[in-house]
Amino acid sequence: MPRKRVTSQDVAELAGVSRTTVSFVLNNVPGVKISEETRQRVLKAARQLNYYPASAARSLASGRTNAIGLVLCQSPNSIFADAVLPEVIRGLGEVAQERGFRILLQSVGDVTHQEAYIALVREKYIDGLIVSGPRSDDAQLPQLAKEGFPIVLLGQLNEVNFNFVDVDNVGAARMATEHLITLGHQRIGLITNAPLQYTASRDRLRGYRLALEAHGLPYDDNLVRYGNFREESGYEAMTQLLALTERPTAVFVACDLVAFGAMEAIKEHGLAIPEDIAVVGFDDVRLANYVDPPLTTVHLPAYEQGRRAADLLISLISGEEVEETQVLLKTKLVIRESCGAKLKSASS
Amino acid sequence: MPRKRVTSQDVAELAGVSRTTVSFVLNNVPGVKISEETRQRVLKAARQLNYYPASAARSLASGRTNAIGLVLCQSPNSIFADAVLPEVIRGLGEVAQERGFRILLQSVGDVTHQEAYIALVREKYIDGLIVSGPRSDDAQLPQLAKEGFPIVLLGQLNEVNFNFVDVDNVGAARMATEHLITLGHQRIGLITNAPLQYTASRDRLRGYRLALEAHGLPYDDNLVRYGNFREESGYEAMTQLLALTERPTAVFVACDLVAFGAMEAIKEHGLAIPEDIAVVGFDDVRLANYVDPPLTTVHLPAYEQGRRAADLLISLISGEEVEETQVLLKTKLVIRESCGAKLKSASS
DNA sequence: TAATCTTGGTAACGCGCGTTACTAAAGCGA
DNA sequence: TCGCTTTAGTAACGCGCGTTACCAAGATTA
Repeated sequence: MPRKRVTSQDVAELAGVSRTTVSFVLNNVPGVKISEETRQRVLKAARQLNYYPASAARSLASGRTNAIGLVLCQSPNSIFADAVLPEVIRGLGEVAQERGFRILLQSVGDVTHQEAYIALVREKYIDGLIVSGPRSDDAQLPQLAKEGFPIVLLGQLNEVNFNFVDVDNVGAARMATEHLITLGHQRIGLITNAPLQYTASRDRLRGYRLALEAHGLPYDDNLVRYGNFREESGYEAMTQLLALTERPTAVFVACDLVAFGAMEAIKEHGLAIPEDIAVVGFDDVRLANYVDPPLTTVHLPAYEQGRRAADLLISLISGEEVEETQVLLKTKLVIRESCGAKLKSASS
Repeated sequence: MPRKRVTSQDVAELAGVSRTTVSFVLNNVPGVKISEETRQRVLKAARQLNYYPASAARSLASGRTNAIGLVLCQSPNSIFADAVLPEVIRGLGEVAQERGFRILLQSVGDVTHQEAYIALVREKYIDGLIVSGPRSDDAQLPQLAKEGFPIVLLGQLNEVNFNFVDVDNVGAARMATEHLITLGHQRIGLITNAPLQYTASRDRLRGYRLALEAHGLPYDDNLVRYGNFREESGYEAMTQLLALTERPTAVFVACDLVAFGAMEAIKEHGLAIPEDIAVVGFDDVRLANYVDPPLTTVHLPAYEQGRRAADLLISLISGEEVEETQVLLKTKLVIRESCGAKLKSASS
């Protein structure tokens, strides 16, 4: 406990003005006239005393916290989270800093522990919420939204009319599948990233079906299996697909990690990728480039997602007019070797 | 704006007591006598009104924020961060929640942007700091430590006597190298994870040397190259090692991602892993298990690191007596196929 | 019975700031 | 000169809570 905290009162005294004036100057309050001279005097005094306003006092008085909550709902095992999260955070962090906001982190391991992030709101720690991996069985979220609390989802939820910034899963899955079709495949398997409770999973399935339809290919239930985020699920699903009497010549695996499991199964069966079975993944995990063969996959704009989400949320908090409150981000197909495109182009 | 915020005053009125009593009850203030009856009355009233204390008012009055800052200093490209961060956050988050603390996230992309996290402290957003990837050219950190502000590093810094929770890099590198020695290798290359400015890098080099010394093997400067976090650096470093007239029969690459680059170089040279060159990595990135061949590597206890760091910091904040303020966590060698151990045991 | 403790509680101050309502002085036209 | 606007600034309230100092009434002791 060295010396006492420097308060705006101290600054006021040093500058020879009232505390009110200090507040006006430091906050650049519009519509208040302060002579350039005193303004400089105040600024100088503040600098000289190394003054920092106390956040608690500030938010108590103003009713705003200048902080947003980032709630992580994904299960601890989701590789997707691992791959994307740091980038999302980077984007979020940048925008938050630019616009003068703090980020409060709350991981909700157990879904029953939702209480935790609700307290964040009720105790007025934050002005708005960004929810990553929202669950549809979360009853609190719609409630908050109904109260008018600013919320932006990283992902989607069809219950209420939520604001969100999400990846265009349908489009991405369609693009990936069509890529395989273009390469001449007719029997294309699908292994989802997760069970169909997850909207992302549903959407990718839909993209897959749309691609088939668009090209006049039949949809075959037998060719569709459900992954579970983890590699093992991919291994198992692929093993089942390989056991079919008429096995697919290509698979679209809607999650890189699951795809790695699938690739292992294929190799263990003595089949070659992409010669015997072509594989396309989803997520563009950093290491998709380092498996054998390098995985063709859908790249997710995680960094931009973070930026957009923060920007949208802060605009909502600030009461700005926002035109687009539901954002779908375009993805990019990164073509490597597992799909066989390079083979094709070389031989053709 | 529905109804007004519920304050402790409201609770007091409903319970028919004073606000002071409400505060005493809800905070469980020790050494204050409250009859069981009124205590229940207060609790019931609070529940009934769905009362949540306002964090700002609370911290303004108490001088504590019950929040800790998590500062991320790593460069955006560090795969290490990608791999480890989510786990660290999970550990941090759990302990923070258990002990009633919030986590404020601050990514410091640019090192010159240090100002950002300093403000976090000065503006009294947080009671303590956890710094991931601390830089030795950060002048602010020692300053804060000198002022007695509670800080825990995820990593190490030799300047000041910082508290830290880190991985035992020396021991881990030694273990990895000795594993290769045990397998019969005499010429073992080293590719570091990063330039030697990084303490982690220095420590791993030291572990490597200790292992050699302990087994009477000479240290050869030619066998040591410096990685740079990224895969390309591994590719390049390995290419150089392969160009040596007497090339190594094994390499210890002190970072998985760099190791992937190295493996690519080896394969491109038409050499087999581990038959021609054995490889051991570091970090146990999730996908180390999915490259070809699966990479033997050092597993980092990221989750535990997060937990320990949070626990230590909160103890410091709370003024508890802490016995161990500098923690080195033991690592584990995960033996897969790139080191050749399984080959050996099969043939022997 | 008077003096002393204990029990169970309260009044009131202050944390540091934003903000509203007000004012004194200066400028300005008639 | 007087009244009116503009300029530059201030006094004072309240945000919601923790906490200290104090107090009344019953229980206990001398």
